[in-house]
Amino acid sequence: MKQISTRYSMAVHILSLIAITPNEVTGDFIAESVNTNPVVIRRIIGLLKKAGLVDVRPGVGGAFLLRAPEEITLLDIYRTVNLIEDNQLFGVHEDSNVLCPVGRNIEMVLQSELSEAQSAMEHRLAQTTLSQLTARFK
Amino acid sequence: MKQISTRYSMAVHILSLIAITPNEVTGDFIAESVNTNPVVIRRIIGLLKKAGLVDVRPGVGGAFLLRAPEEITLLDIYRTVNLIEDNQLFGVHEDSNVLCPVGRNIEMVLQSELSEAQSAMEHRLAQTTLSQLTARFK
DNA sequence: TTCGTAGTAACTATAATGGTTACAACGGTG
DNA sequence: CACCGTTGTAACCATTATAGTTACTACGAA
Repeated sequence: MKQISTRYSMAVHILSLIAITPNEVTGDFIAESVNTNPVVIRRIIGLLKKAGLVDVRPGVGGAFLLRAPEEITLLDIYRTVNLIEDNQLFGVHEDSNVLCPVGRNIEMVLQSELSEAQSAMEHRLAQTTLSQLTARFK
Repeated sequence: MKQISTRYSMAVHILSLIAITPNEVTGDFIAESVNTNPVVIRRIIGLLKKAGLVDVRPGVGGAFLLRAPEEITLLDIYRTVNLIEDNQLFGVHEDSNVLCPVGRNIEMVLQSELSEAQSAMEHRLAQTTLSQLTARFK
C-alpha cells in the first residue's frame, strides 16, 4: 500500500523549525533543512497559512507561528495537510449488490467501525504538541 | 490525500460473504456481490490464502474459512491486505540535513510518535471480529 | 472430454506524489 | 527609483499505486 504522504512529516518539520528559530525563517532555509526543493516547502506553507497556523511576511519573506507551539498538536497539522475525501482515512468500495445481505450492509457497518479506528489514531495524535516534539531535539 | 485502498474493504466483504454462506463460494459469485471484476476478487483471495485465512478448492473452486469468524479480527485482515513498507502507515521524509537540530532529530522523534498513533488505530481494529460484523447484517 | 473455476500475466486509464523550471508580485535596501 | 531576495503559482514531469480488463493455462468433477 501507499504510505501517508511525507507532506505530513515535512509539515511537522517546517513548523518545528519555525518554532525553535528566534527570527523568522525563509522557505529556502527550510528547504535546506528538509533537503528538498523550495517549491515543495512553499506549497506546504501555503496549506499551513490557509489553516491559520502560520503567516508569511510578504515581499521580504519569512514565516512565523500564529499559535503557541504548546497549542499546536500533531492532529492539527495532520488535518491541515492531509486533505482527504470526507475526512475518511479508509476507502470503502461503493455500489455493492443490494440484493445480497452483505452487499446491502457492508458499506455502512464497516464505515462505522473504520471511523472508530481512525478516531483512535487521531486521538493519539492530539496528545502530542509541537512544543513536546521540539523539546526532544538535541 | 489518497485513502487506504478499497482492497481492504473488499477483503472484509469477501470474508463476510464466505462466513455467512453455508456452502463454499466461488469468485464469480463474490464478484457479483462486490460488484467488480472477478480477477480483482481472485487477487485479494490470493492474499487471504497466503495469510492462511481461507483456502480454495482447486479445480472445481469454492473458498472457505480456515479460522472461525470469531477469531478473525479487522486487524488480521488489515495486516493481510495492506502490505506497506516496514508496516509504517505514515511516510516520513528521509535525508534531512543533519547539520540542523531539527533535521537531525525529526525522523526518529516523529516516527516514534506516529507509530504510537498507528498502534492506537490497529488496537481498535483488533477489537472487532468478523462474526461481530456479520451479526449486524440484516 | 467437457465445463466451470482458479491462478496469473499483461495491459490500461486514472490519480496522487514529489520534484522541477519559470515567472509575476511584493517589500526592503542601496 | 532600481535592484534583490523572497513568496505564490502555474505548468510540466517521472514514478508509483490502484482498479479494472482480457486472455490464457491448469485443475477437478461430472
